[in-house]
Amino acid sequence: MANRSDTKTRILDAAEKLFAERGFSETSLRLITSKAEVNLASVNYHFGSKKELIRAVLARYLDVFMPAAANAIVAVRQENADASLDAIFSTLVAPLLDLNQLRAEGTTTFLQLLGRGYIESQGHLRWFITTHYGEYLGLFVNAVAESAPHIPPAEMFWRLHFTLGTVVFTMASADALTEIAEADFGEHNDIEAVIRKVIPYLSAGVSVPLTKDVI
Amino acid sequence: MANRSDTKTRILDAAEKLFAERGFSETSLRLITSKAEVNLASVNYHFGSKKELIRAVLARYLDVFMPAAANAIVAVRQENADASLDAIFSTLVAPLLDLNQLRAEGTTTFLQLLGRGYIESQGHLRWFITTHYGEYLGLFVNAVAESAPHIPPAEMFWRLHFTLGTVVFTMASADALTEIAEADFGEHNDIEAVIRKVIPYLSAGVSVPLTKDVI
DNA sequence: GTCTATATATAGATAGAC
DNA sequence: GTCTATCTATATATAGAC
Repeated sequence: MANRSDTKTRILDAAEKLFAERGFSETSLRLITSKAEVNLASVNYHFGSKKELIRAVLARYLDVFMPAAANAIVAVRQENADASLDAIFSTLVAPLLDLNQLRAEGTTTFLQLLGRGYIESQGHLRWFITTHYGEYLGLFVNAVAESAPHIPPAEMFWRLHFTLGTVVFTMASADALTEIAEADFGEHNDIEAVIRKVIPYLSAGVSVPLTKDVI
Repeated sequence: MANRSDTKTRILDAAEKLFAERGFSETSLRLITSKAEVNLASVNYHFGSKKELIRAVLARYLDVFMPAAANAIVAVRQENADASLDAIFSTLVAPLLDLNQLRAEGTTTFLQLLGRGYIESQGHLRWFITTHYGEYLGLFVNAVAESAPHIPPAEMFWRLHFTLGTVVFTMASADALTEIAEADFGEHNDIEAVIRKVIPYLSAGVSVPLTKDVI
């Protein structure tokens, strides 16, 4: 079978596409295996359960993205110890776009999966991400915190979650939003354009002075 | 049956609580009817289907909130034609908190439902909201646009959706986030505190100058 | 309007032959 | 490793007695 990848990969490829488009709980194993043209029982043979398939799909991206993002952040801060918030966020653009070389539509798929993962799961994906990739997340949080030293930690906690929400929701709805923008404003946006639009929004929100500081 | 509201209301009350906590597709009619202590078949008798029950739950809040929010915005703009973005967003706080008088935990429940509605549904709730409450939404969009006249319409479209994402995600996760903030920072936040934290973040993001305008 | 009983569909998971 | 067949659970929805 020359032109046919192995069953495990076929399942992962079909699953990630469907999960990104429709969400996890709206995607049945039957739908995945029929798109992948493999037998239904092979999912449980290769992955054990649907939950573990979901984690495997996410891990395939996170294992590539997280180290790349961490390296990029370390590099930019070595060059410039006072890198701006905008610079920190912008550092993530290249690692994100590199995912397109991993797989077609890799960037969009990854961000949508991440969005779905944080929104949908009743905790098991949040837990999976924070325990398996916690050091990378910590590195990122530190970089942001030090770029906005006037924001106290508790406030920063909230603002980073606001940021997570913005990104996650935008990416989960990215397809719909680009379609509307095209229809209503004649704008043509790919995923990079959307990412570049959201960065100034995020930086401004994260670094805005506390209300009580404003006179 | 003195101390027992009618079946329809009992279903709505149980459903809104469960939908807000767990999401729509993770909440079965069986769970709703058992919490409401009514018969399973009564849902279909009173509402026809689960989809229509979901819409009824949302409508009960939107019919109260939307006119109140619209009035508040009209009022603040009559007082001050150049109301700031922060003032526009802050105008919504009172109508939101008034929902607590409608029902216990009304504000939280409403915002979480709204979040779930935009995130989960494959379009039917977005459609329901925009067609039934479109004029109110338009009024709000206009008020924001005129408070940030330096932002062109296409960009404003994106930023308002970023804002929607921030709010919706934050509110859907509000319970988890307040718990973490309590454990990690000893902070005690009710829903009003969270709303007041998010407003400066949103205003800053929506009104930040376009990158190309910055020299 | 409310109930029991059930129709119907679809899900995840597994046993056992090949 | 891959298949067919099936188990088991759970879902929405409805028919029909009361």
